[in-house]
This record gives sequence, structure tokens and C-alpha cells, in this order.
Amino acid sequence: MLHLYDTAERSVRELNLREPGRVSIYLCGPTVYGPPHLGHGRATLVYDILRRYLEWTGLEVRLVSNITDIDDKIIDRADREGRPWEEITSKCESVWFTAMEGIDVIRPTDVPHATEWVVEMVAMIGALIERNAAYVTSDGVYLSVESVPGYGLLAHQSLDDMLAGGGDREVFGASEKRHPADFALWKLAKPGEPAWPSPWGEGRPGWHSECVVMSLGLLGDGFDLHCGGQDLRFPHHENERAQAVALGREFARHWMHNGFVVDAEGEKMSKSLGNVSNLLDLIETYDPRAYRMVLLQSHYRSPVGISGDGLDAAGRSLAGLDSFAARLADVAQRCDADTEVLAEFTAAMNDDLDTPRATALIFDTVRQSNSAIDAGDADRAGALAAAVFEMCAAVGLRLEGRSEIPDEAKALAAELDAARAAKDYPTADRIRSELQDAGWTVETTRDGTTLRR
RNA sequence: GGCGACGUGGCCGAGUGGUUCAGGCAAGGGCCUGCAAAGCCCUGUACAUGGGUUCGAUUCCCAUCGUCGCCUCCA
Repeated sequence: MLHLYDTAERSVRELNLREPGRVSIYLCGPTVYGPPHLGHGRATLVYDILRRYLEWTGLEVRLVSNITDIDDKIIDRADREGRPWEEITSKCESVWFTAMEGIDVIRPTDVPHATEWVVEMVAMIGALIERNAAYVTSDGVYLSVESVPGYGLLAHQSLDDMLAGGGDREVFGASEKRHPADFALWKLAKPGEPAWPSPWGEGRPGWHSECVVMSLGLLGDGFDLHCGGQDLRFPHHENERAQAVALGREFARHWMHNGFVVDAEGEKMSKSLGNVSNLLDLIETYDPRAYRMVLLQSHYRSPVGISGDGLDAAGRSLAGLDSFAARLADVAQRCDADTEVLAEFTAAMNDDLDTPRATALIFDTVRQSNSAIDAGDADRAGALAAAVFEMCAAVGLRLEGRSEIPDEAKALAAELDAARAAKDYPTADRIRSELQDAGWTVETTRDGTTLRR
């Protein structure tokens, strides 16, 4: 069974499922007010790899990932551009899913929107007030973090320690807060702002409430795994947990956080630094699978540097896998995957999603399979190749093997073979360059010419 | 100031107390090929610095230097 690092316990431990055979996962999704960047791409790819792997092992995965479609940032942008906020959120959401499709991330099983869950949030906030865990001020409702046992579990810091530091930052927010770390559950609307009714006045929910209501609402108490980027660990996830604890409900049983994407200088990419790269640009410029490959070759908890050179290198390694797929697809089809290889793969993946080890295994197996086919051992080559295809599928690497070849190109390939058979090499070379110019990868072998895109 | 991560061969990026190796990309040599491509084989004596523990450290401990993250915008 899968072992994963648990941020709450600070150690790798088994992912204990609430229900055998089924995994319930909540992943904090995007706030839709701008284009998805590389950081979003990493998070979604990491959890897409996790999801595919879990499904590959035979588990039924329910992956809930929300869309935050009401937020101060959205309102700000709507104001700035003089557009309805709903226009921004719907546009950004559609761009989001276009990008996700581009990097081949499977759509979550559930995609709840914050605005669809406001009634539930209002009810939850009411319950928090009743339990004396929240209080009303002149601008909204706040959660009292001091009422929450174990606040700081994910921050790895006690409330006192958090306050002791703070660097140069302004720690205090709204003046009516009872404690600087208290956070808004409900924000009363200013004139012209989007608003929903509540017992405390028209307003909108705070950011940390939606995920509690939606995760518990869709997945139920004590769901298996809560995921997101490192930057959500605190305060977002801490505050989600705080609300659930204050309500007396069992929240996520396991917490998983992926590392950041850093730029060439080693700095985290972030919106505020302005060094983000648009995910859509990446997909246009590079093999869309290259990003997944780069991530597979590093560990999900480590920071990963994304550069053009790195993506190109990954693209070239993918080209090798593609030509392998083209070469071995047929023979693999007749074989069962080598069980030893798959066992090794599973062991690596179960060890806190050790994709670097798993990826190394894929490349090793490719080499062995190539050697076997060169040595004429088709059974061995096929079993190894079948294992390669299984492993690639399990992590979402789509290999491009045989492609559709138009008759015209087929005819040229036949001419090429004929020319070679006749030892008319000038003609053969001419046809080959012609095909290459047309975008084909041409492999001429003793057995004839194969073409790939 | 508090908490945390990290410094590995040309580049990216794993990992480990001690003989043989992560893996990818790039480079050099070879086999194969009409020539290529693809594939296969071989090659690099890497682990920030200074101490310490140890029979032995890149791996453990301490210090130093450097980089980065979180401490209510953020995947």
C-alpha cells in the first residue's frame, strides 16, 4: 500500500483508507482570476500522477478539486477592468481546463464552485458562532484561533511563536480582531460588491471556508487525503482544519504538499514576484508531455527548476520512448507485462511516490527490452515492453508510437526501400530528406522504412 | 526574530556509512548501417567549506559560507 509523507505528522506513513478499495482526495484548486502558471501546473500534475497511479493499482479514486470563483482578487480585477466578475471567473475557468487538457491532467471527479456552496458556508459559520469559536465584528465574522486546540499543526509553529516573529510584516489586520491570527469567515459587502444573504448581513465567504464545507460535504468526515502546494500549508490548510476542529468534525486524515517551482535563479515563482510563466505558453513551445517528464524525474516534495533546457532535454528523452513505443508496440501486445519489473515499479511508487526511481526503472527497462529484441528474444522484449507501457500509463505518460501515415508518405517510403534495394543511394537519400522535410522521423532498417511524426 | 528545506560530475536530478551502477540530457569512443536515424556497448574517478565521530563519510554530528521557502496574496 502507498506510503506518503504526512505534513501533519512530519513523516512518511501508510495512507490508511477510510474505506477499503476507495480513496477520497481533496485538492485545493485555483482561484480563477488569471491564467494558470507553472506552479499550478506542477500541483495538478503531481496529483494527476498520484490519481492515475492509485487507479492503476485498482483503487476507486474520488478526487474533489474546487474552483474558487469568489475572492477579493476577482473583485479587484472586475473593478479594474470594469467587467462583471462572473465574466472573469467563467473565462478563467475555461482557460484553466484548456491548460489542464493540454498537459493531459484528468478532470477531477468533482469540481465544486465556491459560489454554489454559500448556503452551506453560512450554516457552518453560524454553527461556529454557536460554539463560541467565531465572533461578529463590524466588518464580518472571524474565527477565533485561540479556541482551536492544536492550532499550528501544519504551520509547525505555535501561535506564540508565529507572533514572536513576523519579520517586517504587518501582523495585525482588522483592528477588531481578538487575535492577530484570527481570520475572516464572512466579509460584509461594500456597496457594489457581489453579495449573498446571511444572518450577519449581505456579504461573501472568506477564502478558507469553502474548502471545509465542500470537502466534508462531498467526501464526508475523515476523508483520506488533503493535498495542495506547500504555500497552502499555512495559512489556508491550517485554517481549514481549524474550522473543522472547532466544529468537532474529523477532517483530513493525511496531508500532502508538493514543492514549489523555482526559476533559473532558484527563486519561487509567484504572482507577486512577477516571475511566473504561463502554462499555456509552455504547452505551445514544448512537447506538452515534457513538463510531466521533468516532474517525474524529481521528487514531488523537492523544489524543481523549470528551464527551457530542462524541458528540451525531457522532450528528447520522450522522443526516445516514442521510438521505442513504435518499435515494440506490436510485439508487446502479445505479451503479459513482466511481473518483476512491475513489482519494482510499485515498490518505488509506494515509497512516497518515488517517481525518480520509477522513471529510472522505465528507462532501464526500455534498454533491456531493446537489447532483447536486438538479440532476437521477442518474448522477453515483449514482456519488458508491455511493462514499460503499463508504467507509463500509470504515471500518465502518453507515448506516441505508430502514427497514421497517409498513402502519399507510404508510397514515398516504398520508393525509398526500392531505391535502397537497388543500391540507388542518391535517390534514397533524396526521398529520405523529402520525408524529413515533411516532418517525418524516418528510420530505415534492414526490415524496411518506418515513419513517425 | 521563529520554523523549515537545500547545496551532488558539463547541465538537470536521485541516493547511500565502506566493493559495481541512479536515471535523463549533452560529450567522446566503438558496434550496427550504403550513409544516416533508431538501438546496443564503453568512457566521466561528483558529492559547498572547516572540524569532529568512525577502522572508514558524499552519507552521522558541530560550525562556517551560500541559496531558498513559510510566518495571514499565492499551486
